[in-house]
Amino acid sequence: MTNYYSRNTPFYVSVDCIIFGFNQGELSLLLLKRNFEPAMGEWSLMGGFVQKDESVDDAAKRVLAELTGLKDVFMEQVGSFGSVDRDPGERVISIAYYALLNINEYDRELVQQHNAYWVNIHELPPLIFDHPQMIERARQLMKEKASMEPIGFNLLPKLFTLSQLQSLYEAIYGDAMDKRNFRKRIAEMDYIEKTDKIDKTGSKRGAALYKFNKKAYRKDPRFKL
Amino acid sequence: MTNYYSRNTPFYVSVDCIIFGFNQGELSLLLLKRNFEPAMGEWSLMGGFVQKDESVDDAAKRVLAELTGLKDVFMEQVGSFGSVDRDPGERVISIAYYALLNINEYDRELVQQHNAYWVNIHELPPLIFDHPQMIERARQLMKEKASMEPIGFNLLPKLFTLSQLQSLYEAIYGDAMDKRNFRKRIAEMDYIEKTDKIDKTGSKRGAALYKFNKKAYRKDPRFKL
DNA sequence: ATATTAAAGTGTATATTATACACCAAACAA
DNA sequence: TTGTTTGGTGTATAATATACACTTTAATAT
Repeated sequence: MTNYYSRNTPFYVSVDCIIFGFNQGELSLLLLKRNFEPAMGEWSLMGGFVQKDESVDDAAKRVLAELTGLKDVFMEQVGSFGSVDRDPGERVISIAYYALLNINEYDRELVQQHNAYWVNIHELPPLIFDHPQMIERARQLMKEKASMEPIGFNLLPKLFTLSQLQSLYEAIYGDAMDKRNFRKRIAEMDYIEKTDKIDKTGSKRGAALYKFNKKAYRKDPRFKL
Repeated sequence: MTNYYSRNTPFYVSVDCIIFGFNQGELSLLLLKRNFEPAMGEWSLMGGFVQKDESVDDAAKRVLAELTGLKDVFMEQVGSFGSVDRDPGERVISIAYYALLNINEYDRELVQQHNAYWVNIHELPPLIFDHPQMIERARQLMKEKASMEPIGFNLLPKLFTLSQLQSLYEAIYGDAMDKRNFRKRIAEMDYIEKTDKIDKTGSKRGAALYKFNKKAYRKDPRFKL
């Protein structure tokens, strides 16, 4: 009966992370300019192999933390990528995850050590293996999810202006929204709360800062942003 | 550099299929009452191990065909399940797929050999491992997908009545729809075509048979069924 | 032949939601 | 004080979603 398993071939299993950040109205991905073999010098996603004693989800968290120093980051599985020749070095089945993080809060030193850079999502370099397809699926999935649940806030600082929020969603969806209609919808979401703080950096006049109240949010059947 | 791979642990990788069927207003799953070890006698999804020379997607197709004899079935990946102890026998990482098929068109002999049965989705028996979670995710995903793209037709015969179509979508969403509103929406979808054939089995009066014209369908931005 | 039955088929009015659209306010810089 | 830049606000119209009930048809039973 141990034969039930052992007559099959085992595979290396890796995880790859599509790490989204948002800055100045643009989405970016944190990518490695690989300073190690294989494919040294080429661009790739941050990845790593699943280890014996960890779940695949934990492997993804670990790999993200190795690069950014961050734990408790919003992550979601994109799916498995299992073509026979996707990695020319060896047969490796990879499971992609996307992560959303606030671009101001990662460990810069670790990122530097890994030779990683934030790259504007519209100016991606050629990437190794099937990483472009992983990114494509992650973007699609993130977009769908963001329209149904308030995950976008993971990309923003705790306090943000409505202009920042709008430009985030414009970046996610890839098209412009009407300011008044946008703010009307926000006003109906009582878990997006106005604070008495003012942001003076983005404009002369200053803009009210808002926060997302996670506790007040409970699976709004009509989120729609 | 081969060391880059070989210092890691390889894993058995399997695929599991959540096979949906539709009959008499009810969704069912094709489940195995296992006539083989491990977990002989218990209920499970149909699964199998990924082989050396096949992609993960191909493994899922193969496993589905082993049970049903069917190729070219609508299948979509649900995701990876990678907890350390999900399979108590060995560490196995499994990738779940769901399939939609017309319940009249599978190979009954193969199904019998595997000791598989169609089980009403509301009367599922206890299942091994994390198969219940796989099913839960598959149902959720199928529901979302079905509302955005016309995948439901895979569960119906080529010709179907509007009552059948409505009861299918009621089964998918788990609640009742208004007949006139439903038919109004269908009338707007010009890729759902009325034929001149009549179904006499479902009612005394007889109901017009419709067909789905795949070619006429092109990513309707507002599918919404 | 007539009545009964069961599912098929059909339209309108109302409510909700989405969209289009333009100006004034505040603060700073020149 | 004038110009410049971003913040902030409301209303009218269109589109979409929902609620709702009776007639038609043909087979079956009387």
